[in-house]
Amino acid sequence: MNVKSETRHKIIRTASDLFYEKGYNLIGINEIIEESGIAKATLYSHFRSKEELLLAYLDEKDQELLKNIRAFCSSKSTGDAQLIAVLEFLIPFFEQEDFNGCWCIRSIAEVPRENVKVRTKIKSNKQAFRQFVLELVQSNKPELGESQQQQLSNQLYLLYEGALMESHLQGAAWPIETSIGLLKDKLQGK
Amino acid sequence: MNVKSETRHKIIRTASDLFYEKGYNLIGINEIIEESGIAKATLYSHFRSKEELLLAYLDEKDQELLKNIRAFCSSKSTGDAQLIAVLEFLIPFFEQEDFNGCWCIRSIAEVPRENVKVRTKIKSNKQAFRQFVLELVQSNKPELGESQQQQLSNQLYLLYEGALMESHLQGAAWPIETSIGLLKDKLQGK
Amino acid sequence: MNVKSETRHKIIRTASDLFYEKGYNLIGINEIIEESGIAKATLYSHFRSKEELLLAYLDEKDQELLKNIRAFCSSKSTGDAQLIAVLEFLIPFFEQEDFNGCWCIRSIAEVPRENVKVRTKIKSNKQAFRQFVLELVQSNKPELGESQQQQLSNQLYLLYEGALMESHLQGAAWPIETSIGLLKDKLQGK
Amino acid sequence: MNVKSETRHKIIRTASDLFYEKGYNLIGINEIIEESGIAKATLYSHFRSKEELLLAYLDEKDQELLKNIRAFCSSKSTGDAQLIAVLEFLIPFFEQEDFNGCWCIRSIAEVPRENVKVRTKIKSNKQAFRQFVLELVQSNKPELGESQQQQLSNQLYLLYEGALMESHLQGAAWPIETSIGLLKDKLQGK
DNA sequence: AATGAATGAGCGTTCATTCAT
DNA sequence: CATGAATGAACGCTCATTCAT
Repeated sequence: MNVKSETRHKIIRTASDLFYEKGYNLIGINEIIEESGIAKATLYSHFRSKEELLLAYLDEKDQELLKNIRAFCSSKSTGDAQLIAVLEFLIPFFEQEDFNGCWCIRSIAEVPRENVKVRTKIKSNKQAFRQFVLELVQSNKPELGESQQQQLSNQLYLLYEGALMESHLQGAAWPIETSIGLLKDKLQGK
Repeated sequence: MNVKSETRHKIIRTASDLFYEKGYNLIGINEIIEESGIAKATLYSHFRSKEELLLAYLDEKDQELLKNIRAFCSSKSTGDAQLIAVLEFLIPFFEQEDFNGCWCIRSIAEVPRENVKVRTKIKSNKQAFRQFVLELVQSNKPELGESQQQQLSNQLYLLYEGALMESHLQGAAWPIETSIGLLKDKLQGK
Repeated sequence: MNVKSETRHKIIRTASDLFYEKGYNLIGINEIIEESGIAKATLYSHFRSKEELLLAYLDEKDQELLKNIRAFCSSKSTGDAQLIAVLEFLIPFFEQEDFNGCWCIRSIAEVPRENVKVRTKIKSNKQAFRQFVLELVQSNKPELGESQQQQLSNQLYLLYEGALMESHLQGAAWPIETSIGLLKDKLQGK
Repeated sequence: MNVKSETRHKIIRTASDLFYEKGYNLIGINEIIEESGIAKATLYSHFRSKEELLLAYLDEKDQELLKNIRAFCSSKSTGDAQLIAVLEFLIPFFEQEDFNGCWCIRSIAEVPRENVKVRTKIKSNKQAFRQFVLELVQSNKPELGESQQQQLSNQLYLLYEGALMESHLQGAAWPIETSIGLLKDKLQGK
């Protein structure tokens, strides 16, 4: 990795941590450069604007998440266990010291409606996640019809999102457990 | 209602509309006073700070919501229908022209973690809503034990929150339908 | 004059002096507020942008100029003397300690071509000056036909502008004398 | 021409075009290197500072102008025609697509008074032009005394400068025609 | 009770220039 | 001889809040 990429990535990492911890609008460029130990103009030679940093942050976070949840689910035995794993994944996720909810949900509350770039980015991130869930359903529920797979996938996605958000809001793990309970009922009941 | 209260409420209404539409940090005091047609110092004679306005906005919104959803559920026949109504309520809610998701979720992303006042307010709002759901379950599912009532109530609350957030994020009603589907399965399956 | 207008005018005066002495792009907002002894936000409550200050400066300068040159020419006996006075006016003007050429010419070099507002302002200022010269010619040369008045007016304007600019560029009064000489030849030769 | 000079001249050409079109302060070093296709440090190995580029630009422009106007005037028959040619030269000059007035006048508005180097350069450019005009007068008006030659030369210079500036400011050719008219009157009237 | 002019701290961004390679 | 990543200082501008009236 060359010098430029290293600096660039250091900036993204710093910005990610700060944005995720404090929120996009509450973190100024000055805090980012101070934490990164770089000059302001250096930051702006790597990113055209603060908004571009936000996009990079959303990318970084989502790629890491997808990688981790894929690994987590793969480690479970195939079948219902892999579907339940999607929600179980949230338990260690929630327990991380720096857990602060969903970056997409939090970011979308911080940018104006007109900001198409950011909102498109967030939607495509969520779309990628839904695609992952759908494929997981297809792999583990091959016996279901396409429409039923789609429906189950949507339900699983919804339970994931609700559990993620509420565990953050309540500062407690019970929403994750509740989601898991609902899913298990669903899977066994049919 | 005296003059003071009238002015005060006009400010709250204006601020509520603007905060909900654009977001707390993206609306400045100037926009609020301009829209309200009052002087800056008048605003500060009614509210000590912008934060106090935020608290009033969260209060206003939640009181209205609780009133509406209570009325909506009461209009349904007792039993499962009233529980399902909690989620069905979201359909006209989502279809409102100015629908912009959950004010609590959006606001919590905009204030720093240290802001105890706002975060406490939001939690107590959500707590009140959970209490409403719990009481609705208790009324309509008297045959269940307390623990089962609590559990069902949590599930219903979770489905409500997930559907609300996701219908906003996706800009579509399907998450509401999916939630309703999940609930119906649950109610019938047992 | 109320408080607001006083502050406003103090800002314009300060900005005018600084812009005229150093140039628009070389003077920062910070220098203007420091010299004015006001806060930055105060300036921005009176002027939306630095560009608006530039427009006010161009206005201020031109109004003063027109007032002064009108008074100067009126003080001369009617006839050729009033026309020659247009150029003679430049002598004390040039000798002013803070003389720094034509603010319009200098400003137009400092704003991008796309800046329609400023360029329109400058053109309309110059147009007003040409109108003044034309009316002076009409008053003092009523025997000439309209077309000849127009032509003479253009020539006088051109000599004025050339003398003003070159006396500044050369740092000497000879261009003014040369212009006066040319005009006198012209007036006597016919 | 060796490699170094080639690069150097490419930079000057690019900078000249950009400075003349947009203005010295409105063009950044980055635009120059991007347009030139060279690296930033390469530019700084050829020119100590942006100011040195400005000096080279003023040089380049003036040398080209003197060469062109000399050729233009030489092409006319000797006598008054060559003097009038000085002003007639402005017509095709004005009509050039990239015409943007006098680089000296525009540049002097962009550098601080203290900048002796640039101001000296501009004055010496203008002095060289005045010398050219004087020699043209001496060649074509040998019958005049030295003082009268000097005076006529100054008048011609003034008309040239006024016409150049005003044709730019007004975006019209009439100031050139007016100048020519004044000059012809002058030459014929005596 | 209500005003609106004034504030200080901070914002995101750009600049000409330098230095290690 | 040429590079491009990095810099510190300054830019124009906005914010929530206060104070004299």
